[in-house]
Amino acid sequence: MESRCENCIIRQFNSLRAMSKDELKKVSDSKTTKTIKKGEPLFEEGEKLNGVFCVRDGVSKLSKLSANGKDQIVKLATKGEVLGQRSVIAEECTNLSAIAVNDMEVCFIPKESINNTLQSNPNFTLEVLRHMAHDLKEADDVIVNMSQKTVKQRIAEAFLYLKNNFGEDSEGFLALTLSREDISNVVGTATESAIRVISEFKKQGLIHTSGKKIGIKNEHKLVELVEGF
Amino acid sequence: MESRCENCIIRQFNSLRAMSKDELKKVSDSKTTKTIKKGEPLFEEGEKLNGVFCVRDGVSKLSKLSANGKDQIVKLATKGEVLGQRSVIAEECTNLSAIAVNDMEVCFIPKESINNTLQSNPNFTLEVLRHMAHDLKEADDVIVNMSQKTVKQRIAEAFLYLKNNFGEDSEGFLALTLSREDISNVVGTATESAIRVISEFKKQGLIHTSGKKIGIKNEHKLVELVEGF
DNA sequence: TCAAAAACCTGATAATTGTCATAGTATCCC
DNA sequence: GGGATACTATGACAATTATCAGGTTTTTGA
Repeated sequence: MESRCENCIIRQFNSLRAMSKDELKKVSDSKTTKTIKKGEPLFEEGEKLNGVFCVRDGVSKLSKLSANGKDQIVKLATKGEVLGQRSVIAEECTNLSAIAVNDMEVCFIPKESINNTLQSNPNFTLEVLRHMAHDLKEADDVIVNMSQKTVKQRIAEAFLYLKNNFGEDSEGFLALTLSREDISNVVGTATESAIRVISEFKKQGLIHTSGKKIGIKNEHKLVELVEGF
Repeated sequence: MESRCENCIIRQFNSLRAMSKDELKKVSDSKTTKTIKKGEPLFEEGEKLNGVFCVRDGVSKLSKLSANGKDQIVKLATKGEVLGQRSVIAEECTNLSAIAVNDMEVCFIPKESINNTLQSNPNFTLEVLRHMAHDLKEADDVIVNMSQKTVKQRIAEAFLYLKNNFGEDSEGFLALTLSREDISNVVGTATESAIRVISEFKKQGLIHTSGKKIGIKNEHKLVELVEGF
């Protein structure tokens, strides 16, 4: 599974594409590939990172523990995304934990390679900056959703998000299967509340389920619900 | 009130400090100074910005209109902060409106000066990146607070935030006075709910008020409340 | 200055959401 | 295979928060 960054297709999706050949070579020489099993952490809140993780396969949830003991999932990161950039750039401990939602394959890139390139290649820095600008915009949207939408609306939105970003399997179920608890941690509600809403959606024919798998049956109605009828 | 960026102290607080003298000269030549009255917008959601705003005096609320017709205030920007960076960098329309909370004085810097420097001065780009990394971290914290804390906790936190970031006046009131509606838009709740909580805090001796002015009486208790006792 | 408008406040009530308890179901691991 | 463990599900109830309706006070502007 080991391979060279220069040839890695994943790179197309993230800021690393702005690196020069020489820079990529250095990154490739210093990187290590890791396999993370479902449920295991890439890193945990408060840790000091000495590099970033480039996701080659699988999905990671980025979450933060709140005072009441519940995790809030802030983002789901998939193939092509780079994790830990923020702490490396700001030279701070991470404010988030990254835990594998399913089995993952990631490349660990030591911060030195990143920092050197940040200081010497303005194109790369600008590319990272653009990505972060995008993330910040998304974060703002999440803030608004969290505070202004009902649990029902947030769950409906979460399902649409999962469909748009991770797609569906051959049987029409959402390709990324989250536990009910993870779903409740994404939308910021009690697990029981999330389960209740899911049951209700099922009764209303908006979704269908099979075990923990969830399939969208009436996307239009879900969209309407999110918009507020 | 017109002055040269090279001599502007405000600059010390934002990314502009990473600019070279030549770059600053160009910025200074192209900038215009504007006065914005309380309640007037610097820019509105969906607008295309052709520059950024450097706040010299006053405070602006950055907000987003949600589907239910209520504004959510995402951030309060004060002296030294640069607004509109994100849209200029990502070359997108703004996702937020910026409205003056009190009378403001701002410098408008056309995007060309910014973009040129971004492409040629890695130090500047890196500085902007660091700022944005910081903003993103704060946004994550807000997400967690919004979804996991009660209205009481969020209001208590808002008061502490106002004290720490804007200070108090000579009589012990918070220096930045927000309307009850603005407070409710910061914490994401109904105005009546916010008012009720404020009345309760007053009864409990946590704060005192005079008109719309609010003063913190028992900071310790407020902190405890935020932490969850 | 005075009337209109806006902002503030409170009560009553309804809707939403959380908590606790309990039971069924799936999953894991030896 | 079977028992322990985790996850899903639902009911009953309590707490939180929103909404509506009405007042009062403050601010604004002609």
